[in-house]
Amino acid sequence: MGKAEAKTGEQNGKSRPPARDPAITDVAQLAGVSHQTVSRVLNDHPHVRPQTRLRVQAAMTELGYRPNHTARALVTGRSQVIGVVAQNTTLFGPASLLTAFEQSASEAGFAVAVASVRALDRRSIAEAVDRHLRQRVAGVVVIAPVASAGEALDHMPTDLPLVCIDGDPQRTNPLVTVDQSAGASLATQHLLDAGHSTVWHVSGPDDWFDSVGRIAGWRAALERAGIDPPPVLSADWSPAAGYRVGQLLARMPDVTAVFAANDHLALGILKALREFGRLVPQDVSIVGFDDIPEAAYFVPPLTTIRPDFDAVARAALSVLLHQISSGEVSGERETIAPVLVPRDSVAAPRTA
Amino acid sequence: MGKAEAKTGEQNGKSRPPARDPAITDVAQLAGVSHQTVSRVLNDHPHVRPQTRLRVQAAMTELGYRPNHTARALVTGRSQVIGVVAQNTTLFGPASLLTAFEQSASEAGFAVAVASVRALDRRSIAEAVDRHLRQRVAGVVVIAPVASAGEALDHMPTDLPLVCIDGDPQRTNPLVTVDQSAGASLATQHLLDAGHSTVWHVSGPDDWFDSVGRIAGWRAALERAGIDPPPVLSADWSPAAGYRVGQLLARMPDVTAVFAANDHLALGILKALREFGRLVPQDVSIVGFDDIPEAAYFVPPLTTIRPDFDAVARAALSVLLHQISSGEVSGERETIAPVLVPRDSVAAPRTA
DNA sequence: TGAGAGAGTGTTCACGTTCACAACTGCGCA
DNA sequence: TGCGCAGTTGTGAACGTGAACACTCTCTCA
Repeated sequence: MGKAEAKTGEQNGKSRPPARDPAITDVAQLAGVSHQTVSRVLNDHPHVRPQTRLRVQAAMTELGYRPNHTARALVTGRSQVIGVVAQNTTLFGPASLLTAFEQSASEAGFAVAVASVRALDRRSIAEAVDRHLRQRVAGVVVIAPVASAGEALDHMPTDLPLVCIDGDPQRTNPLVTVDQSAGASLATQHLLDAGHSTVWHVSGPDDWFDSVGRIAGWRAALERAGIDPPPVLSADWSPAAGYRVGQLLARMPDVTAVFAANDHLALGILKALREFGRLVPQDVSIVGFDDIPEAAYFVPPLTTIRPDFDAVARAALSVLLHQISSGEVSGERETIAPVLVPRDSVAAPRTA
Repeated sequence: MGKAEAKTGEQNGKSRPPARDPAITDVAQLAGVSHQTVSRVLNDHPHVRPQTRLRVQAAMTELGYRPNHTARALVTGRSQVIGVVAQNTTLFGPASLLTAFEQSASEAGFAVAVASVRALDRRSIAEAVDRHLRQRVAGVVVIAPVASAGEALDHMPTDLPLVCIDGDPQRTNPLVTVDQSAGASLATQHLLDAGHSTVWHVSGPDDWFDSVGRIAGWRAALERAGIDPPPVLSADWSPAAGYRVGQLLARMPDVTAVFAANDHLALGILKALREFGRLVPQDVSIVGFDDIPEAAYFVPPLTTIRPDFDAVARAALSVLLHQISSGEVSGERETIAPVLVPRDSVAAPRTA
């Protein structure tokens, strides 16, 4: 402990009043080597004698040395930080994504900086990315589920490693996304398989790609079965919106099967149906999307589609790391297939 | 656009092969001033002629200059980044906290780096803080709801600005927390006011301060009413645990009022009660804690306690910023009072 | 014996910024 | 006229690290 102090001042009268964090040079001095040798030990370079390495490591622990990533980033030009831009990380999906991404990133030796934006308009996104760029992040992940967010990406530096999650499938940016369409087809087909003659869909906001993809998958499944899709009921992602739409659905006696674009909507729909005396699944079957932790405890437990957020996060990181290390910004894209989780909200219609 | 290119190479033959980000010196050269003057413009120093300032600003936009916070951090010693250490940001509470904190921080000009840890043991926390320290963050927020996390803080550098959220009330660290005890009292009193002769409590994990605080508040409310508290039923925070405990509660006919330590537990309990044919609120009244977005759509809509996560986040930031600017690590602490949200899960007992 | 290779180490510079200080300007006043 | 002061600008160093390069050994092989 006190040895560090003792060492100070042996060189000259240059006192060191504000106790600085120990730097590589302090370690070097204590170990009796040059700072470059310490640097080599830090970066696991070969060509350092084991004995020297040990002496340096001992000096590091004695001083409580902590590498200064700031300085390293300055000289190498790139930091070991990945910037994430996201909107509402309060929801289960984005929150899971963020956590999973952070886990993977930290295992790969990267720190994660978050910039949440209030709205996903072009300006907000651009500003958030700019904040990251000032910190000289090594790459950026944009969780960009709406079209306006995509536009912002047109004006990004072209050499910036970048991945979108849930972004515009039409764009050329590297993209990792849950296969919305496949999930929706799975849900719809599951209801058809139960014997329903058609399936209604309550969708999320129109400008979300998630919504668009789920609508497409639902429609495709119906058309494959030769069924003319009923009109889409659009809503936002909230239980309240589901409740409102549910009040409509409950009044239509020929509605026996509903695919809700997420579990929150399904929750609201369930409430509306219950209040109208329509039983689930006896009168109406429902499938949701997301598999939030509460879904198994809904009344009845909700059959739903479970996206693998972990896999999405891992894929996004791997695409990004590849860009960072190779230096070339590819147009790679990856799609993660979700899975059906059957529970108790689906049954055969009364009059099959 | 092209002007920047044209400018290049006028000095000497030193070609600039890898197109660097423009630096302060490039701006200076273009504006015909010294780099120091550009720095002054950046930092809003007085004593710059308005005309000069304009010329510099014009040069900045022309080059698309972006300040390098990395370099700035190196020379000033501290970055404009705040590190957050958290465990499971998938849950509604922590996720809300994190988002709210990020919003406030970015308004104050700070970026936020997240390090999530798998477990809240001493080692994991210390390691996460260390990662932040390597990035030379200006301060650290630890969301440390369990005792083992607190211990890690004993070995932190003493001059590090630090705030705990939901940490150990016994410790001297600066702490911002929801008033767990007051919330629990509110819930318990609400049930007593409805006419119940006692209130049972399903608690969270024993090592969480949240659990401890809520137990204390519940117990205090009962004792104020001269009631001997029934045994605590402990669980974790999941609906599954609530369901398990609910199966016990459902079998006890004299249980008419339950305060669940969070909404997820309440959800599981509701399911168990329903399966045993005990009606809520007619047979059993329930109050939860957290007010998750789903709570209003439970069956029945859940009466619960709403903590103000925004206020917690703002308070934590303000405590931290105060430490950062003043340079002294204070023992400040702040407690945010939660609020009761009455819905339909509470009624008078059948035999009042 | 000498050349060459390669391990092990040190020296110097650069990264982009801020800070301390010096220097220049123009003005008011004696 | 000269002095001092305040406003405005520039110069040089420093922050902690990694890269490029140079140097000293030791060993191998012709």
